Amino acid sequence: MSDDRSSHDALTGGARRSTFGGLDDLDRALLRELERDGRISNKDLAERVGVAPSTCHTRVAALRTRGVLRGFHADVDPEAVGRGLQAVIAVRLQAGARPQLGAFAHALAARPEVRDVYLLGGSEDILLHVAVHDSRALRAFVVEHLSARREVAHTQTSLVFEHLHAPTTAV
Amino acid sequence: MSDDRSSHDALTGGARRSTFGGLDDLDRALLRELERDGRISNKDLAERVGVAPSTCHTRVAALRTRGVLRGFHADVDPEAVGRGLQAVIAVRLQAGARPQLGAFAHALAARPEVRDVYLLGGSEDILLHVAVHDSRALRAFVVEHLSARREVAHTQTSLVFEHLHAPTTAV
DNA sequence: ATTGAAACGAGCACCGC
DNA sequence: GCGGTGCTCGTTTCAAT
Repeated sequence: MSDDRSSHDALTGGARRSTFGGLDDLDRALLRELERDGRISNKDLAERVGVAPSTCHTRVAALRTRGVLRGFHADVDPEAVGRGLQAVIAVRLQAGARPQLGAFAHALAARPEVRDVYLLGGSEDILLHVAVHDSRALRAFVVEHLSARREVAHTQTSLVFEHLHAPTTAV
Repeated sequence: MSDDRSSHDALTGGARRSTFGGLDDLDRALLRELERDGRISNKDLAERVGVAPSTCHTRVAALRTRGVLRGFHADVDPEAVGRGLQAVIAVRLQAGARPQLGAFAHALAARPEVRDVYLLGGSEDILLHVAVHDSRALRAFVVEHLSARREVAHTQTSLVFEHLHAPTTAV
Protein backbone atom coordinates (compact mmCIF):
# COMPACT_ATOMS: atom_id res chain seq x y z
CA MET A 1 0.00 0.00 0.00
CA SER A 2 1.04 3.61 -0.45
CA ASP A 3 3.61 4.90 -2.89
CA ASP A 4 7.29 5.54 -2.35
CA ARG A 5 7.80 9.19 -3.22
CA SER A 6 11.03 11.02 -2.48
CA SER A 7 13.45 9.66 0.08
CA HIS A 8 12.43 8.21 3.48
CA ASP A 9 10.68 4.86 3.93
CA ALA A 10 12.38 1.79 5.29
CA LEU A 11 11.38 3.30 8.61
CA THR A 12 8.63 0.89 9.55
CA GLY A 13 10.44 -2.07 10.97
CA GLY A 14 13.88 -0.58 10.37
CA ALA A 15 16.37 0.57 12.98
CA ARG A 16 14.89 3.23 15.21
CA ARG A 17 16.34 4.81 18.32
CA SER A 18 18.13 8.09 18.70
CA THR A 19 21.19 8.93 16.67
CA PHE A 20 21.19 12.25 18.47
CA GLY A 21 19.40 13.88 21.41
CA GLY A 22 16.48 11.48 21.52
CA LEU A 23 15.54 11.94 17.88
CA ASP A 24 14.97 8.77 15.91
CA ASP A 25 14.74 8.27 12.17
CA LEU A 26 11.02 8.99 12.16
CA ASP A 27 11.48 12.29 13.99
CA ARG A 28 14.16 13.35 11.54
CA ALA A 29 11.99 12.42 8.57
CA LEU A 30 9.12 14.48 10.00
CA LEU A 31 11.36 17.50 10.55
CA ARG A 32 12.74 17.20 7.05
CA GLU A 33 9.29 17.15 5.48
CA LEU A 34 7.96 19.95 7.66
CA GLU A 35 10.90 22.15 6.74
CA ARG A 36 10.19 21.48 3.10
CA ASP A 37 6.47 22.15 3.43
CA GLY A 38 5.27 23.56 6.73
CA ARG A 39 1.63 23.40 5.70
CA ILE A 40 1.47 19.77 4.62
CA SER A 41 -1.58 18.02 6.08
CA ASN A 42 -1.10 15.47 8.83
CA LYS A 43 -2.51 12.79 6.56
CA ASP A 44 -0.07 13.53 3.71
CA LEU A 45 2.82 13.85 6.13
CA ALA A 46 2.02 10.44 7.60
CA GLU A 47 1.90 8.93 4.13
CA ARG A 48 5.24 10.46 3.15
CA VAL A 49 7.11 9.09 6.16
CA GLY A 50 5.28 5.78 6.17
CA VAL A 51 3.32 5.74 9.46
CA ALA A 52 -0.31 5.98 10.50
CA PRO A 53 -1.83 9.50 10.74
CA SER A 54 -2.43 9.04 14.47
CA THR A 55 1.21 8.17 15.08
CA CYS A 56 2.31 11.09 12.96
CA HIS A 57 0.07 13.45 14.91
CA THR A 58 1.44 12.26 18.26
CA ARG A 59 5.06 12.57 17.13
CA VAL A 60 4.68 16.07 15.74
CA ALA A 61 2.91 17.22 18.91
CA ALA A 62 5.78 15.74 20.96
CA LEU A 63 8.39 17.54 18.84
CA ARG A 64 6.55 20.79 19.48
CA THR A 65 6.36 20.16 23.23
CA ARG A 66 10.04 19.26 23.42
CA GLY A 67 10.94 22.52 21.71
CA VAL A 68 12.54 20.85 18.72
CA LEU A 69 9.85 22.32 16.49
CA ARG A 70 9.77 25.98 17.42
CA GLY A 71 7.05 27.04 15.00
CA PHE A 72 5.94 27.48 11.40
CA HIS A 73 6.36 30.62 9.33
CA ALA A 74 5.32 31.86 5.92
CA ASP A 75 8.13 32.70 3.52
CA VAL A 76 7.31 36.06 1.93
CA ASP A 77 9.12 37.41 -1.14
CA PRO A 78 10.78 40.64 0.07
CA GLU A 79 10.58 42.18 -3.37
CA ALA A 80 6.81 41.65 -3.55
CA VAL A 81 6.32 43.67 -0.39
CA GLY A 82 8.52 46.58 -1.40
CA ARG A 83 11.82 45.44 0.08
CA GLY A 84 13.77 44.47 -2.98
CA LEU A 85 17.15 45.70 -1.78
CA GLN A 86 19.02 43.60 0.76
CA ALA A 87 22.26 44.26 2.57
CA VAL A 88 24.42 42.90 5.35
CA ILE A 89 25.97 45.37 7.77
CA ALA A 90 28.82 44.57 10.13
CA VAL A 91 28.70 46.74 13.25
CA ARG A 92 31.47 47.33 15.79
CA LEU A 93 30.60 48.96 19.10
CA GLN A 94 32.63 51.30 21.25
CA ALA A 95 34.53 49.29 23.85
CA GLY A 96 32.52 50.83 26.69
CA ALA A 97 29.17 50.04 25.06
CA ARG A 98 29.50 46.26 25.21
CA PRO A 99 27.26 45.86 28.27
CA GLN A 100 24.33 47.32 26.29
CA LEU A 101 24.94 45.03 23.33
CA GLY A 102 21.97 42.80 24.09
CA ALA A 103 19.49 45.65 24.43
CA PHE A 104 20.83 47.37 21.34
CA ALA A 105 20.57 44.17 19.29
CA HIS A 106 16.99 43.56 20.37
CA ALA A 107 16.04 47.12 19.51
CA LEU A 108 17.49 46.65 16.03
CA ALA A 109 15.65 43.35 15.59
CA ALA A 110 12.36 45.14 16.24
CA ARG A 111 12.86 47.49 13.27
CA PRO A 112 10.90 46.52 10.14
CA GLU A 113 13.97 46.67 7.87
CA VAL A 114 15.88 44.15 9.95
CA ARG A 115 15.54 40.46 9.07
CA ASP A 116 18.42 38.95 11.04
CA VAL A 117 20.64 40.04 13.88
CA TYR A 118 23.73 37.96 14.59
CA LEU A 119 25.60 38.66 17.82
CA LEU A 120 29.21 37.83 17.06
CA GLY A 121 32.43 37.02 18.75
CA GLY A 122 35.37 38.37 16.75
CA SER A 123 36.40 41.71 15.38
CA GLU A 124 32.81 42.82 14.75
CA ASP A 125 30.05 42.71 17.39
CA ILE A 126 26.86 42.56 15.33
CA LEU A 127 25.99 41.47 11.84
CA LEU A 128 22.69 42.73 10.44
CA HIS A 129 20.75 41.43 7.48
CA VAL A 130 18.32 44.10 6.28
CA ALA A 131 15.77 44.41 3.47
CA VAL A 132 14.74 47.87 2.31
CA HIS A 133 12.97 49.56 -0.56
CA ASP A 134 15.96 51.21 -2.24
CA SER A 135 19.44 52.57 -1.65
CA ARG A 136 18.06 55.79 -0.20
CA ALA A 137 16.23 53.77 2.47
CA LEU A 138 19.40 51.79 3.15
CA ARG A 139 21.43 54.91 3.70
CA ALA A 140 18.70 56.36 5.90
CA PHE A 141 18.71 53.23 8.06
CA VAL A 142 22.48 53.18 8.49
CA VAL A 143 22.68 56.87 9.28
CA GLU A 144 19.70 57.09 11.61
CA HIS A 145 19.91 53.83 13.51
CA LEU A 146 23.59 52.98 13.42
CA SER A 147 26.00 55.84 12.72
CA ALA A 148 23.99 58.30 14.80
CA ARG A 149 24.19 56.11 17.91
CA ARG A 150 26.98 56.77 20.33
CA GLU A 151 27.46 53.04 21.00
CA VAL A 152 28.45 52.45 17.39
CA ALA A 153 32.13 52.75 16.53
CA HIS A 154 32.09 51.50 12.95
CA THR A 155 29.84 50.00 10.28
CA GLN A 156 30.51 48.26 7.00
CA THR A 157 27.69 47.74 4.54
CA SER A 158 27.67 45.22 1.69
CA LEU A 159 24.86 44.77 -0.83
CA VAL A 160 23.31 41.31 -1.11
CA PHE A 161 22.94 40.21 -4.73
CA GLU A 162 21.42 36.86 -3.88
CA HIS A 163 20.34 35.08 -0.74
CA LEU A 164 20.11 31.28 -0.58
CA HIS A 165 18.41 29.78 2.44
CA ALA A 166 18.59 26.09 3.33
CA PRO A 167 16.84 24.00 5.99
CA THR A 168 18.48 22.90 9.24
CA THR A 169 19.47 19.35 8.43
CA ALA A 170 19.55 17.10 11.46
CA VAL A 171 22.86 15.38 12.24
CA MET B 1 -19.27 39.21 16.62
CA SER B 2 -15.76 37.93 16.96
CA ASP B 3 -13.13 39.39 19.24
CA ASP B 4 -10.51 41.97 18.44
CA ARG B 5 -7.27 40.25 19.23
CA SER B 6 -3.97 41.83 18.31
CA SER B 7 -3.96 44.60 15.74
CA HIS B 8 -5.78 44.59 12.36
CA ASP B 9 -9.57 44.91 11.91
CA ALA B 10 -11.21 47.99 10.48
CA LEU B 11 -10.56 46.24 7.18
CA THR B 12 -14.11 45.39 6.22
CA GLY B 13 -15.47 48.59 4.80
CA GLY B 14 -12.28 50.56 5.44
CA ALA B 15 -9.84 51.95 2.87
CA ARG B 16 -8.57 49.20 0.63
CA ARG B 17 -6.46 49.44 -2.49
CA SER B 18 -2.79 48.89 -2.90
CA THR B 19 -0.25 50.85 -0.91
CA PHE B 20 2.42 48.88 -2.70
CA GLY B 21 2.67 46.46 -5.61
CA GLY B 22 -1.00 45.54 -5.68
CA LEU B 23 -1.16 44.53 -2.02
CA ASP B 24 -4.03 45.95 -0.03
CA ASP B 25 -4.53 46.08 3.72
CA LEU B 26 -6.15 42.67 3.78
CA ASP B 27 -3.22 41.07 1.95
CA ARG B 28 -0.77 42.64 4.35
CA ALA B 29 -2.78 41.47 7.36
CA LEU B 30 -2.82 37.92 5.98
CA LEU B 31 0.94 37.95 5.37
CA ARG B 32 1.56 39.28 8.87
CA GLU B 33 -0.49 36.54 10.49
CA LEU B 34 0.97 33.80 8.31
CA GLU B 35 4.49 34.89 9.17
CA ARG B 36 3.58 34.77 12.83
CA ASP B 37 1.93 31.35 12.58
CA GLY B 38 2.31 29.51 9.29
CA ARG B 39 0.03 26.67 10.38
CA ILE B 40 -2.96 28.69 11.50
CA SER B 41 -6.19 27.23 10.14
CA ASN B 42 -8.00 29.06 7.36
CA LYS B 43 -10.99 29.53 9.65
CA ASP B 44 -8.94 31.12 12.44
CA LEU B 45 -7.00 33.24 9.98
CA ALA B 46 -10.25 34.56 8.50
CA GLU B 47 -11.51 35.39 11.97
CA ARG B 48 -8.31 37.23 12.87
CA VAL B 49 -8.37 39.47 9.82
CA GLY B 50 -12.13 39.91 9.83
CA VAL B 51 -13.34 38.28 6.60
CA ALA B 52 -15.25 35.13 5.65
CA PRO B 53 -13.29 31.84 5.42
CA SER B 54 -14.06 31.60 1.71
CA THR B 55 -12.65 35.07 1.05
CA CYS B 56 -9.60 34.30 3.14
CA HIS B 57 -9.02 31.12 1.21
CA THR B 58 -9.23 32.89 -2.16
CA ARG B 59 -6.84 35.65 -1.08
CA VAL B 60 -4.20 33.30 0.28
CA ALA B 61 -4.36 31.20 -2.88
CA ALA B 62 -3.90 34.37 -4.95
CA LEU B 63 -0.88 35.43 -2.86
CA ARG B 64 0.65 32.03 -3.51
CA THR B 65 -0.02 32.21 -7.25
CA ARG B 66 1.43 35.70 -7.50
CA GLY B 67 4.61 34.52 -5.81
CA VAL B 68 4.23 36.82 -2.83
CA LEU B 69 3.85 33.82 -0.57
CA ARG B 70 6.76 31.56 -1.51
CA GLY B 71 6.04 28.79 0.95
CA PHE B 72 5.77 27.68 4.56
CA HIS B 73 8.57 26.18 6.60
CA ALA B 74 9.01 24.62 10.01
CA ASP B 75 11.40 26.41 12.35
CA VAL B 76 13.64 23.76 13.92
CA ASP B 77 15.87 24.42 16.94
CA PRO B 78 19.43 23.82 15.66
CA GLU B 79 20.63 22.78 19.10
CA ALA B 80 17.96 20.08 19.36
CA VAL B 81 19.22 18.43 16.18
CA GLY B 82 22.88 18.49 17.13
CA ARG B 83 23.90 21.78 15.56
CA GLY B 84 24.36 23.96 18.60
CA LEU B 85 27.34 25.91 17.31
CA GLN B 86 26.71 28.64 14.75
CA ALA B 87 29.15 30.82 12.86
CA VAL B 88 29.30 33.32 10.03
CA ILE B 89 32.14 33.05 7.55
CA ALA B 90 33.16 35.78 5.13
CA VAL B 91 34.75 34.35 1.99
CA ARG B 92 36.82 36.17 -0.61
CA LEU B 93 37.53 34.43 -3.91
CA GLN B 94 40.58 34.62 -6.16
CA ALA B 95 40.03 37.32 -8.77
CA GLY B 96 40.01 34.77 -11.59
CA ALA B 97 37.42 32.58 -9.87
CA ARG B 98 34.56 35.10 -9.96
CA PRO B 99 32.84 33.54 -12.98
CA GLN B 100 32.29 30.35 -10.95
CA LEU B 101 30.89 32.24 -7.98
CA GLY B 102 27.29 31.18 -8.64
CA ALA B 103 28.09 27.49 -8.96
CA PHE B 104 30.35 27.58 -5.91
CA ALA B 105 27.69 29.30 -3.84
CA HIS B 106 25.01 26.79 -4.81
CA ALA B 107 27.32 23.90 -3.99
CA LEU B 108 27.90 25.40 -0.54
CA ALA B 109 24.15 25.90 0.00
CA ALA B 110 23.62 22.18 -0.60
CA ARG B 111 25.86 21.24 2.34
CA PRO B 112 23.99 20.28 5.51
CA GLU B 113 25.99 22.67 7.71
CA VAL B 114 25.06 25.69 5.63
CA ARG B 115 21.93 27.63 6.54
CA ASP B 116 22.40 30.83 4.54
CA VAL B 117 24.55 31.91 1.63
CA TYR B 118 24.71 35.63 0.87
CA LEU B 119 26.32 36.67 -2.40
CA LEU B 120 27.82 40.04 -1.71
CA GLY B 121 29.08 43.11 -3.45
CA GLY B 122 31.96 44.66 -1.54
CA SER B 123 35.29 43.50 -0.23
CA GLU B 124 34.04 39.96 0.45
CA ASP B 125 32.23 37.81 -2.12
CA ILE B 126 30.26 35.36 -0.01
CA LEU B 127 28.93 35.35 3.52
CA LEU B 128 28.00 31.98 5.00
CA HIS B 129 25.86 31.23 8.01
CA VAL B 130 26.58 27.71 9.23
CA ALA B 131 25.35 25.52 12.10
CA VAL B 132 27.53 22.64 13.25
CA HIS B 133 27.90 20.24 16.15
CA ASP B 134 31.05 21.66 17.73
CA SER B 135 34.21 23.62 17.04
CA ARG B 136 35.91 20.56 15.60
CA ALA B 137 33.15 20.29 12.98
CA LEU B 138 33.45 24.00 12.26
CA ARG B 139 37.15 23.73 11.64
CA ALA B 140 36.60 20.67 9.47
CA PHE B 141 34.07 22.52 7.36
CA VAL B 142 36.27 25.55 6.83
CA VAL B 143 39.33 23.50 5.99
CA GLU B 144 37.66 20.95 3.74
CA HIS B 145 35.14 23.06 1.88
CA LEU B 146 36.68 26.51 1.88
CA SER B 147 40.42 26.72 2.49
CA ALA B 148 41.13 23.62 0.43
CA ARG B 149 39.43 25.04 -2.66
CA ARG B 150 41.58 26.84 -5.16
CA GLU B 151 38.87 29.47 -5.80
CA VAL B 152 39.07 30.65 -2.18
CA ALA B 153 41.53 33.44 -1.42
CA HIS B 154 40.59 34.19 2.17
CA THR B 155 38.10 33.32 4.91
CA GLN B 156 37.19 34.95 8.18
CA THR B 157 35.13 33.02 10.72
CA SER B 158 33.17 34.57 13.61
CA LEU B 159 31.17 32.62 16.17
CA VAL B 160 27.49 33.46 16.53
CA PHE B 161 26.46 33.86 20.17
CA GLU B 162 22.86 34.66 19.40
CA HIS B 163 20.72 34.80 16.31
CA LEU B 164 17.53 36.90 16.20
CA HIS B 165 15.24 36.41 13.25
CA ALA B 166 12.35 38.74 12.38
CA PRO B 167 9.56 38.57 9.80
CA THR B 168 9.58 40.50 6.53
CA THR B 169 7.34 43.43 7.33
CA ALA B 170 5.53 44.82 4.29
CA VAL B 171 6.14 48.47 3.47
C1' DA C 1 -14.60 40.74 -4.99
C1' DT C 2 -17.08 38.78 -1.02
C1' DT C 3 -20.24 35.81 0.91
C1' DG C 4 -23.07 31.71 2.96
C1' DA C 5 -24.47 27.03 2.25
C1' DA C 6 -23.33 22.30 0.94
C1' DA C 7 -20.31 18.34 0.00
C1' DC C 8 -16.22 16.68 0.80
C1' DG C 9 -12.13 15.45 3.32
C1' DA C 10 -9.14 15.88 7.27
C1' DG C 11 -8.23 16.30 12.43
C1' DC C 12 -8.42 14.38 16.83
C1' DA C 13 -9.54 11.24 20.65
C1' DC C 14 -10.61 6.98 22.14
C1' DC C 15 -9.77 2.12 22.50
C1' DG C 16 -7.47 -2.31 21.20
C1' DC C 17 -3.08 -4.15 20.33
C1' DG D 1 4.16 3.39 22.09
C1' DC D 2 1.59 2.50 17.66
C1' DG D 3 -2.39 1.99 14.67
C1' DG D 4 -7.48 1.49 13.49
C1' DT D 5 -12.28 3.46 13.85
C1' DG D 6 -15.71 7.08 14.09
C1' DC D 7 -17.47 11.50 15.31
C1' DT D 8 -16.55 16.29 14.75
C1' DC D 9 -14.80 20.19 12.62
C1' DG D 10 -12.43 22.58 8.86
C1' DT D 11 -11.65 23.21 4.00
C1' DT D 12 -13.11 24.11 -0.53
C1' DT D 13 -16.37 24.82 -4.25
C1' DC D 14 -20.14 27.36 -6.32
C1' DA D 15 -24.24 30.26 -7.14
C1' DA D 16 -25.71 34.68 -5.84
C1' DT D 17 -24.99 39.42 -4.36
